[in-house]
Amino acid sequence: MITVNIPFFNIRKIADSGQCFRLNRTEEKEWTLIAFGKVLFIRELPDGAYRFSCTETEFRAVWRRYFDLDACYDCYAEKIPKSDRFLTEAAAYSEGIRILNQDPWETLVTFIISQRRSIPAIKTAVERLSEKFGKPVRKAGKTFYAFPTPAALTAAGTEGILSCSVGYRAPYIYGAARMVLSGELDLNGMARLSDPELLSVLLSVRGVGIKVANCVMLFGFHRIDSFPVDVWIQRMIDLHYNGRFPLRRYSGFAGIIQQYMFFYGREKS
DNA sequence: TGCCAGGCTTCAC
DNA sequence: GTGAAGCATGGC
Repeated sequence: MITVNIPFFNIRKIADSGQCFRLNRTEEKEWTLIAFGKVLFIRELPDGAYRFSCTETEFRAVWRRYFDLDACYDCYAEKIPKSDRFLTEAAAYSEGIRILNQDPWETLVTFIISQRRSIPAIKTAVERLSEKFGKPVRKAGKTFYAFPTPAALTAAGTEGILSCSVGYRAPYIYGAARMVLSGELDLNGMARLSDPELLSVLLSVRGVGIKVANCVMLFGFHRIDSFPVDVWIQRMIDLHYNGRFPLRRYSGFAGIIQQYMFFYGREKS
C-alpha cells in the first residue's frame, strides 16, 4: 500500500472518460483496475490523495507510466483561447483526466468491440472475454481475470469469441489475434513508427477504421496528437464549431483536447 | 418495446 | 470518390 498526492489527477473522471473499460468503481471511494495482468485497488482519500494497493516499486515501474503522471496537464488547458468558451469550460470540467498508457493489444481489441456499442455494453463484452479466456489473478481473496492474450483468443476461435457477446466483431478480433500471433502485426515494433505509419498499419487490420485506429493510437500508443472523431465529438463540433473544429491550433496534443470534449459533452448531455 | 450505442465493410453509382 | 445499406447484441 502506498499513499500518493497527485495534482491534476481524478480517478472518477478517468474511469468515466471512456478510454478504458476495466477501471470500475467498486465502492463509494474505491476503484478496481485490471491491467497488465495485475489488479490494483485505488482509494480516494481527502485532499487529493490516493491510496494504491501496490508497493512503491510496482507503482514506479507500472502505474506511474500507466496514469501518465510525469506529464504536465495544466499546461494543455492554458493553450485554449479564452474566447473559446465551450472548450475552456470543457477543460476546466475535465481537470484531472489523464490519457492512460494502456496495453496496445488490449486497446486494439476493446476498441474493435467499441464500434456501435455503448460503454456499459463494451465493458460487459470485455469482462466476458477475460473471464472466459484470460488468466486468473488472485488478489485480496478474490479471483480476477487478465485480458486474454493473442494466443488465447486464437485458440478460442471465432466461435469462442462470439460467445462473449461481441456480435459481428468476433471475426475481426480473431483476425487481429492471428495477425499478432503470426508476427504480421508487431505491436512492439509499431511503437517505433511515426504517427502516419502507425495509423496506416492499424488500418490494415480488418474491423479497424479511422476512428478505432485513432483511439488505439491515443490510448494504446500514447500518440497524444491523435483526434478520434466519434458520434459525440462530431456532435460537439456541429454544435459549437459549425461543423469545423480548429484542429491545427492544438497540434501536438489534440488527443487531450478531444478527451475533454468527449467527457464534458457526455456528462453535460 | 423500441431505439441507440466511442463504426466498419461492402456495394451501388 | 461518395453515399447508403447492413450489421449482432446489450442497456436504458
